[in-house]
Amino acid sequence: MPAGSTLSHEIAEILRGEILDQRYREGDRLPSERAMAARFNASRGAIREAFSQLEQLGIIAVLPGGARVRALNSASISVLGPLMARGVSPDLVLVRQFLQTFGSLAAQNAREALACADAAQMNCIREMVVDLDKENAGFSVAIHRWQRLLEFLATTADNLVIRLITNDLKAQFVAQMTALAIQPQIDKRAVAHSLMELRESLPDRNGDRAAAAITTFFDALTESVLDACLPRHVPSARAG
Amino acid sequence: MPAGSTLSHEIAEILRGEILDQRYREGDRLPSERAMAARFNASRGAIREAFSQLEQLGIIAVLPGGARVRALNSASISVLGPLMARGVSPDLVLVRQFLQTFGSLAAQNAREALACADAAQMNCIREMVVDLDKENAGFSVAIHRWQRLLEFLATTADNLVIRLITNDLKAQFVAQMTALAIQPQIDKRAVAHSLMELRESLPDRNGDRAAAAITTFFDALTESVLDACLPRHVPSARAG
DNA sequence: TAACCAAATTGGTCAGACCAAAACAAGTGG
DNA sequence: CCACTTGTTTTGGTCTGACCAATTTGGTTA
Repeated sequence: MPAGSTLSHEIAEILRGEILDQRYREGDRLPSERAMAARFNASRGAIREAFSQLEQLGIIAVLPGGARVRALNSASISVLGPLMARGVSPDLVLVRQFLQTFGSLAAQNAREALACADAAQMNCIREMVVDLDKENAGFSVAIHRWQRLLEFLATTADNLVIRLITNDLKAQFVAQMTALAIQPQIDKRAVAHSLMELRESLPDRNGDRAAAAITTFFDALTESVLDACLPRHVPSARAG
Repeated sequence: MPAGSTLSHEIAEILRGEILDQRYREGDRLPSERAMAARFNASRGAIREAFSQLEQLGIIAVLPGGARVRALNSASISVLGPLMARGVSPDLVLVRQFLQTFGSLAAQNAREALACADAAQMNCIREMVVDLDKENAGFSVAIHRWQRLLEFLATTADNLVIRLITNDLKAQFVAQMTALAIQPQIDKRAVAHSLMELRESLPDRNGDRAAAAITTFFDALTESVLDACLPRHVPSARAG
């Protein structure tokens, strides 16, 4: 990942933040490249590279006459991470939307996986589901196994479109979540139920049922993550 | 949209095509910026801007020592359009994945829309569904009304994550589809059925049922589009 | 063979310059 | 007073040539 290592990346990062913070409103023309070069004490080339990145992000349109701020709705997915991290705590609405969307795509993966898996892959899926159902370890262990299952379903479904989308989503989301070191208390009853649904969907390859199970799981996950994101009255660490 | 208007965009477009065509394999180092400048008879600055675009596309990683080709799996959604348009006819597998993914997201929109719509919005949805059910016009008219309904559901759900994803998807997909002037013959029975499901999901705001209806519609749409993409009068595997 | 070091290469940045197109301001005609 | 045209300024797009730091590379040494 290109971190803020180079000057142009740093400048792009700063400008991106200012734009997402509405310091420039939609349709506004932002200062010229030369003015920016003066402001950041950089060369115009560096500014142009930064602008190019922002243009690829879809938050500005640079055209002869000046660079203009575009509507947030027309941006690329990659703004979601920065957008979520704008404030002190992540935007809960966005977190919810994130998880729900991710869940939908995972469900679609499950549907397609069950439709096209060969015998060996079906066996793998069965094993992983059973494995998930067996022990009920802590959140981090459980979520890791879920990730493995979802990853396997994605590999089996082999849907490039979903793959690319979830790449972007993950890149935006997990960075924020890991930065917060969230430890959600997930509803074990709900998870157990979706696991059962999932397991029962396997024998007759009921893709819709598997998808529903995944959706249920993500609903529970969403609630628990949102709950964990809520500000505690306890200042330091959460109890439990 | 930044067309291939500027030199750096044109160069980026050419290189993008070559990379997607596997002219450089994953992990390979591309020719240096200076070599590229010589090849395209352009300045290094123009090449750098082109490289920057490809880097944002996620298909190359440019770092000191050289620019390297990244795995397709780690690319951004925006490669899908070019990827789909590589050959003479669009990659049917990709088209299918595209529509199925789009359908999943639309279904999620429907689920959320029914969960959070106010009375006026529910009325609008009801009207649009009834409207869709009434006359059975040609494909282009029908698809236009569906688009309006889906757009309204998206607006009602107000899920920014899905919005941004579908922005990208649409930008990649419709460009290809309109270029082909496809006129699918959609299965009217299936559509009517999903419309009925959709209508019946409204009174008790059954989001899951509405989502299933949307999924059904997209399944039918997918089949018809794929059928329309197939070379004519070739009695291949699929009949009907 | 393995570790090591120096030269060539590469990306990152800077400076100054030119061009065409767009934006702007001023003047003109209705 | 408004609409239109004109000329100046600004802006982005590109070029040239240069320097630095880091990597790569290839030859040398232990």
